[in-house]
Amino acid sequence: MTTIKDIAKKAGVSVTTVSRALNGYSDVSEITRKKIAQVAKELNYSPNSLARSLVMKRSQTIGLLVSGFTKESVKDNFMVEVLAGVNEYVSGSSYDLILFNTNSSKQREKTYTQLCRERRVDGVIIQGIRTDDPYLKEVVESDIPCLLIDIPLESDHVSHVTTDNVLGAEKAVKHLIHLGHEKIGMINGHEFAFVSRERLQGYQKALDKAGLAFHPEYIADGEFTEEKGKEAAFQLLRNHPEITALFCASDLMAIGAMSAAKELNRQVPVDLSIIGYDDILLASYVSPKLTTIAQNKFGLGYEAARLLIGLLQHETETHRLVMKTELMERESTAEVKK
Amino acid sequence: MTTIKDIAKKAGVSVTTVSRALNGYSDVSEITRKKIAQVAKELNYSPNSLARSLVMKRSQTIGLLVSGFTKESVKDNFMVEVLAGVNEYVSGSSYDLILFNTNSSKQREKTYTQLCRERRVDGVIIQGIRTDDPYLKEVVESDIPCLLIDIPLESDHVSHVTTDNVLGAEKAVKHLIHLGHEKIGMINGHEFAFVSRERLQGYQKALDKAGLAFHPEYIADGEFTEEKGKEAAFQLLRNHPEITALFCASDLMAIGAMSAAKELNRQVPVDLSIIGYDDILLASYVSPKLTTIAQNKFGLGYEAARLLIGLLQHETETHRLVMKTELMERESTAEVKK
DNA sequence: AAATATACCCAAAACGTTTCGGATTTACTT
DNA sequence: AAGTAAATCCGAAACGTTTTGGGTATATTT
Repeated sequence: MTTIKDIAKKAGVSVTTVSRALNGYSDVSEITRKKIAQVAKELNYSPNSLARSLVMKRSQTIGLLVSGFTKESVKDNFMVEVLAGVNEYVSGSSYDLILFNTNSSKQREKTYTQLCRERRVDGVIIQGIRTDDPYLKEVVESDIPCLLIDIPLESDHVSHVTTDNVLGAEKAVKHLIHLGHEKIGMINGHEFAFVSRERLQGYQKALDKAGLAFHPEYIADGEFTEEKGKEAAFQLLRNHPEITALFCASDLMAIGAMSAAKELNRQVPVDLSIIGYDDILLASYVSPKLTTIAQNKFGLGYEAARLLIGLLQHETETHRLVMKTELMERESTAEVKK
Repeated sequence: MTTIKDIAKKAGVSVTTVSRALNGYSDVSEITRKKIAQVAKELNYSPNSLARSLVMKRSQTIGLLVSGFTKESVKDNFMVEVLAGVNEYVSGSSYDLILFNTNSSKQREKTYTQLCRERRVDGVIIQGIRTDDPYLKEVVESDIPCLLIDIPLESDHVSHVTTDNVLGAEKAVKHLIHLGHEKIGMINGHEFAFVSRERLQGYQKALDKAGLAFHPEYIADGEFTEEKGKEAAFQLLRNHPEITALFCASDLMAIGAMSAAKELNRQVPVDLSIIGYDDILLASYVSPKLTTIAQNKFGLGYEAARLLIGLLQHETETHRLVMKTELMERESTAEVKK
């Protein structure tokens, strides 16, 4: 593997000059620059980024921490789309992406900070972390520039991008109310997700504004999974048959709720309206097609990468970005039966 | 950021000893080892992998080259599942994954080998590359250990994992023949995909064995996309209305074909049988549910990582792995109408 | 003609590790 | 008591870059 020294020797100059020539500094004459470039090509040189990073103290890599990127998570393409967005922006930059796998076994033996500091990543993007994850505390305490997706923390070195979950949930519930629904259940994620808290707020807000009573017993947690969402729907619909509409905090849970409804012989949307959240791919393919609150998942990732890299290069100062949501009216919601 | 030197100073030993102590060498006494470990913890030390890699000439990273990981590719979760498999195995190893983005613009300015050599990856996994991609030639010519997914090349430093595409396609077509179909069209990918060539062979083989004539005009390319698959189906069904069944080389194209059929008022499966390939998530969600040849995409990625890492660590010598496929009989195929 | 500016170049230190080839002490053999 | 073995330790070189703080000509100004 050829080095800068080999080039220096063959071109008859010092390594300093080679380095400066290849990096486009001005204090090297045009003819030696040409010469060096030619020799470099002849020897099929490629720089050793490790050596460079070592001395420059910047690795030009950003770490990507996705928790739970497993066989099962493929169904929920939320994470995948975010990843695609991150990838898209990063690929246009001078950075590369390093994927950190934080399966639970590894987590115990290596902390978040260790992971990042060993690899000397310049910054890190974190997605899908729970608020009770030990890593989260570390983030705030460490000094590694960090961008959180869907966790609204902010400090000198931590920023975030998210969507307006309160408003999004409000839109969803408002839609149901417009259709005449008054007994509206909610299937939420879990208490350790910021988005769950916010979507709950939106739900309450919409009820409030419409002058409808808030029934805590109309709410059940579905852990963001299809299975648990189905169970939650079962529970809600059996204990409170008067419910005519369900607002689910994720599409996957909404799809679970749809199967529950089917098994309970409640036809969607005539006997029961269901609205989801996320607008995952499956939402347009299940039958009936799922009405949902769409978030720009790709954009979320894209903007996350953009924000972080902007900060790393001191080109920007923003630490926070909130994106819009959009109601996608499909076939799983309808006017309440009189 | 604390270094090995800081530890040495504080513990009153040489850097050599610190290094050897932390790496578990035997020629350091138990008491100094304890001492060093304690000091390391006090100073919150984490090793600099860049420095280590530089001297050891191994970076403990493997590169992942996925071409076309974009907004659109999310629908086709083939790649995503493979990625999940790779990720799963790698996360259990001591390696980390670095994602190389080869969008076309970057490709021109940086070659495949440069990408890998700059980052000094120990090996690389390549997925979704076309046979006419300039990168592919580079792989063979370079000396970087490389694992190809679905491209059956083999040499000193290149290995591959794939599925038995000939047999898989044969199974699909045989299934159609068993249902009584004789005029069977095929929507293939494109000529620059090994899998397309192999699936075509399987198609011909099945026809041969059944004593059915091979009609080249019953074949059209759909580029592996839903759009082009739909177009190909249109063309085939309009020009050859006698066709009663379609074998598609990917589920996405099969889904495209289903919409074409709908628009042409040919009801699946009674008027037209359609069988896909891959068994992507959507296959079970479209209506009617798609009969298809399932491949273990997650396993493909998992085994790819395993094979490569095994080779890197000289624990294995295998350069080739072929996985099985399975016929998933669903609702898009039926007996031919008499 | 002297002083100054400009253009071009370089030696050496630094980044944080690992490892080679001993060196020193202590314990064990003969 | 001398020699050998084992147990611990260490100095210095190496990995391949970038950068600092100059140096030496040549050209330009005064």
